[in-house]
Amino acid sequence: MGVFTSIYAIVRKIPRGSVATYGQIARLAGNPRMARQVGWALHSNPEPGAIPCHRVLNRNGELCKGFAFGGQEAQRLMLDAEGVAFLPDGRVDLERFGWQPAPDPTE
DNA sequence: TTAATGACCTATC
DNA sequence: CGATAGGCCATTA
Repeated sequence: MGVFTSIYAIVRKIPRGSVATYGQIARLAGNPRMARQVGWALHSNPEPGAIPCHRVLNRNGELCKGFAFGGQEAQRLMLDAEGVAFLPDGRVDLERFGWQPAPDPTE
């Protein structure tokens, strides 16, 4: 128990069809420098099915090198199945599919 | 307790 | 633009 709980809570809130970056989650977790622990938390003890790790990308919007589920390849299919399009660069368009947290209830 | 590591990020050469 | 080095913070041994 520790930062994981916060990270899990945030990652779990990522809506389908959207993706978030480690830095983004880290910032929401409380510390913008916690980006490493974010990815580490997912690698250490994730909850398959409850935590959409595949929606968590690095700052470039690309998948990490040593992903778990079976490789970035499987992940790319998962995101594509959710409606997330990939750029020819092999990255996700964070400008369009980037998760925007803290939506104003006034709107 | 200290030392080492890590699914990262940023700056510099 | 591509690669290398350093820094940050939490977890594990």
